[in-house]
Amino acid sequence: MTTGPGDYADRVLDVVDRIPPGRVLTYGDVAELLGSGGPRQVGRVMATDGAAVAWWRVLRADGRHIERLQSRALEHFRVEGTPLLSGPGGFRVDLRAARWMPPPGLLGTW
DNA sequence: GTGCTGACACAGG
DNA sequence: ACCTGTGCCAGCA
Repeated sequence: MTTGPGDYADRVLDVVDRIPPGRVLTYGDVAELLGSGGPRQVGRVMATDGAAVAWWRVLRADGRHIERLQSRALEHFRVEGTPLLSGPGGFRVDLRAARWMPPPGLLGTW
């Protein structure tokens, strides 16, 4: 089928949309889930269209966002009860506990 | 066409 | 925990 340029962004947003509250994925996870593109591509999509979805549920591999978004993400995490770890630079998401394991077969529908 | 930039990841020091 | 360099790929000037 026609794989238009806009499809990638749509698929990224679609995945992000499925992340349950209190759970998270890294940019790399999303890219691997899609089977195409890479962390930077996912990041680019989020920077452009992230406002339309729960952007805070997609974070860097170290469990943090870029400094500019940290404070805003924290509010969401507190509300959703996302597992957090306190650290020197502030906080970071406990990826070991919060990383979302997508149910097998979920991607088969595409 | 060329080069810089970016909501990244990973290895080194 | 910090900073730096390298690999990655797409968008933009």
